[in-house]
Amino acid sequence: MDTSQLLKGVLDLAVLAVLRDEDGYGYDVLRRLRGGGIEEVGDASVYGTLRRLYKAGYLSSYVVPSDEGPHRKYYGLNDLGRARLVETEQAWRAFAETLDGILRKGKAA
Amino acid sequence: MDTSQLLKGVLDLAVLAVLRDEDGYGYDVLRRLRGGGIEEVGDASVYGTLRRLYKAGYLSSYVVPSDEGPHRKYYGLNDLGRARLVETEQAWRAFAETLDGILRKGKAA
DNA sequence: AGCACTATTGCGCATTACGCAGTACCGCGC
DNA sequence: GCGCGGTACTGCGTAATGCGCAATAGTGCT
Repeated sequence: MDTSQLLKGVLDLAVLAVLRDEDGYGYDVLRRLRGGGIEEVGDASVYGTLRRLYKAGYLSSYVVPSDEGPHRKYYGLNDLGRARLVETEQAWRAFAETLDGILRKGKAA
Repeated sequence: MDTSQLLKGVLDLAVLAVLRDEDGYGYDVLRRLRGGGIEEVGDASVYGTLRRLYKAGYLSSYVVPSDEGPHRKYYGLNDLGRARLVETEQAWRAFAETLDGILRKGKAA
């Protein structure tokens, strides 16, 4: 049940996806992912991914002070990020289909 | 296009799947995977995965001398391996569906 | 004051796929 | 018979990435 290994290489995609329609800060992205069904994701993984994607130039970032707690570092998709999202999503779908083909092969035997 | 990261945690599943109907040796498993569409997989990854799965108790193994080359180390699924295959496949499908849900969310907006 | 929740950062670790070198065995052409 | 390409496996070191845990810090409740 090591879901963590399935996440590898896909967390980027998931994070980009939940930021597609609205900017979000780390803790919020974490909640969106968990709310979306990826319950097991660790907080450090999300923060790490956000920093990595930002460093890679896919995200813009700005800090907003909050009334109800510490400051929040918001992230949002820029053009590169949107292109990356499309690209990664396609790669994912193609790969999923390939694997599905392998899984089905001979299953009727 | 870093497909290698998508492979993480899924190569186990793919290897178990191609061994489902027939035992195979490393080099052969490699060809089955590539033939199945995972072209980019490295040989060392496959050999490593086979060893890992064997060590974990999912595979049985026997060596067969070959007329046309070096000996071949065959691997086959045992009961634990078959159970693992079912389990991993379910985990994969569930996860793929979850991710799909996240990708679709808000896409109509 | 202490605790829980929100929010972020950093460190070190485990897993795992990969490249590359090395070993070895075969058959073919020269 | 010697090298060469294809078959077949092993081992080593590396890179990517998700995770646990500790630390920091602000807010509000008791």
